[in-house]
Parts: sequence; structure tokens; C-alpha cells
Amino acid sequence: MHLTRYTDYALRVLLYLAVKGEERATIHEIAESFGVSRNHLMKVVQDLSHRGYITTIRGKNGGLLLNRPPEEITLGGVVRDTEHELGLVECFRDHNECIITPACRLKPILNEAMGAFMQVLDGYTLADMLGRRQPQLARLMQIPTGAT
Amino acid sequence: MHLTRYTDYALRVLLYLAVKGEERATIHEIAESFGVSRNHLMKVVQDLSHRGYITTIRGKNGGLLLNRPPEEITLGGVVRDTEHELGLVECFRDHNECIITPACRLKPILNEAMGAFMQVLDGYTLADMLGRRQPQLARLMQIPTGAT
DNA sequence: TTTAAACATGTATATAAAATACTACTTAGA
DNA sequence: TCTAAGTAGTATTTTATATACATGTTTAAA
Repeated sequence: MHLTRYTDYALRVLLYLAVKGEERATIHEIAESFGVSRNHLMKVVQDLSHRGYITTIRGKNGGLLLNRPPEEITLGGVVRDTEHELGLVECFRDHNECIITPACRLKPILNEAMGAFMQVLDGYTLADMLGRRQPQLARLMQIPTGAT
Repeated sequence: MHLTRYTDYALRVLLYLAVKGEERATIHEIAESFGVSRNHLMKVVQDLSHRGYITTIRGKNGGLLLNRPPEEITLGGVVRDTEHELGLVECFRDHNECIITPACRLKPILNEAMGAFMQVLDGYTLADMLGRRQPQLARLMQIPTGAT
């Protein structure tokens, strides 16, 4: 039971931007900071941009900015938006061939469990991810100095 | 976010055996019924056997039997036993290289969400999977007639 | 007005986990 | 003693995901 790195990276990008505050961050910079694929991060960033989480600015001195205050970005929302396949087992997905589906109670039970999972994530925002630890995070992310 | 088929198959095997009741079922028969790989199912069965969920009987007229009453088999237990990798993101797993781990609040939050997920599954047993639908399930599984 | 830094987009390749297949062996009832 | 069943280990295939590559577009600064 995994979340994809895609989702993981999305959360990291948003957290990075939240820590940076008003300052722009480039994809290159974020990829370097986390030591991950710049190309993959680009796709994540485009997705986040299309979904309105961030603003992207092209050209020299361009970069990324959070589009909404961290308090308004729930983890549940991000996971739902980036984890494309949330169907836990075959019967949730297309091309289901499990013969007992019509009578099987597993699906509703897993649905309930999934609901409980997401409900927890809906209860937290990006701001909760920061908490008092913004300076420590900034240090770990090697963000130059106190932003803004 | 997926459970593996391995886990899915484990649940199906247990459900099949629960429906069959006192009667033995062979791996071959279960694989046929669900139209899945007999070989893969074999590994699942061995695992379930080692973990005490089922009894396996070799030789002619051999087969599988549930080792415990369905009321005592929780879905949470099965998932924990068969879904080998429950670490949702990198920082849960070995070889974690995410630099912000020491200050990142994502891990405890995901832990909480995972806890909520498992708690739901711990609240259901194999018996709940059957409910009143045993006859319907038996039909879908193409189990000859009313077992024992 | 040119250059370079940045994001945008599509495609191709690589990787890793999972699923499946194969082979040989053991058990035990008819 | 034959055959139906599980046991076990290994090898191959498949799939999803991640990564890389190639090319284009935008825009600020030199």
C-alpha cells in the first residue's frame, strides 16, 4: 500500500513553496534540494499549476509561488488530486473481472476504510505541516535565509 | 493507492473457504472459480497456512480448510499479514533519503490516517463478509451445492 | 534585440515490484 | 503404485511508475 512518488513530490513542492513564502522557487532548485528528478518534478508542478495550487512564472527570474494560503490547502485534497488511482482492489477499477462483486461486501468495507483515511487527511492543511518547524524545515531544505 | 492482488487473493481464498464451510476446497478449484493464476494463489495459500489461517491437506482428496471460525478472522489482520509493504511514502521505508524527514510532519499525519484505515478493517471479520449473502456468494463462486 | 533562464509538452526508455509460469519434489489416499 | 493434491524455489513476464530526452515557448535582463 503505497502512495506514488508523484503524490509525495507534490506534497514536497507545496511544502517547499510554503516555507519559501513570498519568494519564488524554481523547479530546478526544488529538485536539487530534494535530490529528485527534475523532469518528474516538472510534471508534478504542471499538474499542481493546472489545478490551481500554484502559479508558475516563465522566463528569467521566473519560478513558482503558492496560489493559496497554506491554511486552505488540505492534504486530503492534494492526495485526491495527485494520486490518480485510488481504487484499492480490482473491483474498484475498470475491467473488473471479480465474479463475486455483486454480493461481495469487501468493497463497501474498503470504501469505509478509505473514507476514514481521507477524513484524517482532510483534517490537516499545509499550514499544519509547517507548524513551528518552519525554520528547521528551511534549514533542511537549504533555503538560503529567512525568506521574504 | 493499491492493495496488491496478493492481499486481494488472500481475502478471496478465505472468503471462499468460509462459504464452503466444512468442505475442503482445492487451490485448483479456487483458482478456476476466480479465473486467476493457480501458481500465484499457491503462494498466497502457503502464506495463509504458515500464518495459521488455514489448514492444508496434501494428497488425494486433500485441500484447504479454514482453521478458525470466520468470526475470529479480522480483515485488518489479514491485510497486515499479507500486504507486505504498508509504508505509504519513502520516509516510512528503508533507504529513506528524504532530507526533511527530521522536521516533516507528514509521516505522523499519514500514520494517523493509516491507523484510521486499519481501525475500520479491524472492525470487520470474515463473518461480516458473508452476512446473509452466503447463498448468493456460493452461487457466484459456482460452489456445487449447499455445503455441509 | 539577443541571450539565457525559466516553464511547457510530448515521447521514449529504464526500473522495480508484482504477477505469473515453470520445474521438481513430497505427501497420502484409492 | 498411481494420481491428485500441496510444497518450494526459480525464472520470466507484465505493468505501473519513474526518469530521461528532445524540443518549444515565454520573458526579463544585458
